[in-house]
Amino acid sequence: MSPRTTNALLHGTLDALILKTLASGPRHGYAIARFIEDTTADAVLVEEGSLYPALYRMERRRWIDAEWGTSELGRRAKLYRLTPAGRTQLAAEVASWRRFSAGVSRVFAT
Amino acid sequence: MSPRTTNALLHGTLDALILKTLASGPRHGYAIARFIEDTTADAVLVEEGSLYPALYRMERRRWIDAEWGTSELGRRAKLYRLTPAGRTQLAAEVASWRRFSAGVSRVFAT
DNA sequence: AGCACATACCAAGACAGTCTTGGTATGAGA
DNA sequence: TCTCATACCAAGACTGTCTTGGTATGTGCT
Repeated sequence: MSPRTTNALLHGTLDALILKTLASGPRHGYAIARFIEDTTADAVLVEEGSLYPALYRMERRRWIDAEWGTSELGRRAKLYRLTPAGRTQLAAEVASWRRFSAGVSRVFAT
Repeated sequence: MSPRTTNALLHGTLDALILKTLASGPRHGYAIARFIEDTTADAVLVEEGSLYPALYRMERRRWIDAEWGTSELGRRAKLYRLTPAGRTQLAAEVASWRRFSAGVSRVFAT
């Protein structure tokens, strides 16, 4: 169910992935994980033990806020929404990720 | 001299960057750091406190080996060299990085 | 009826890897 | 003399992901 090989690459990008996922509208945690894994064809796996701590962290930092509601299937779910600060943070993180990954690509292309 | 903002993105990619740097021939630690920072135009900064532990780790894992020699400037320097196992590891890490970063890009392109 | 599986959340501690800070030592150049 | 670049190293802090375990409900298959 989980990757045998721990994905160290995720470090530092999970926040941006979550923020980006929320940029198109509120979603609950489980749906965020599904969206990221679906979009990346499981190239990026989101373990629940990483997801929820990340959500709490970002809520503490006011990048997102949450309220209880119901999922599409009518279940109890906590819906997360991007705050203005979160949108700013998202832009910054995407920019620094592009810069970083371009750098890495350049080294690999050596 | 060092980044004010801790670069969490480096997590998991430093090994691959070092291995790739050594793929073109032996180099000493300081030169590895210079090469990566130069190649990435400082988009990827290699702190010495990250570099040397990474080198010891990879030496322990037999991905690289080391011997004392002299640098281009005639100073005492420990020269690291890629082992066959290291070359295999490099290929695997580059492949998984490409897969991962393609996934992240896909999410960001949403 | 029984059972597996998907949905949805959460907590606690393990763990890995980078960063901070401090140190050693030499040589070049102002 | 003093600073900066070169070159290495150690110890502990810190951050963030993973592992493992748990709660609870609904659906579908046999």
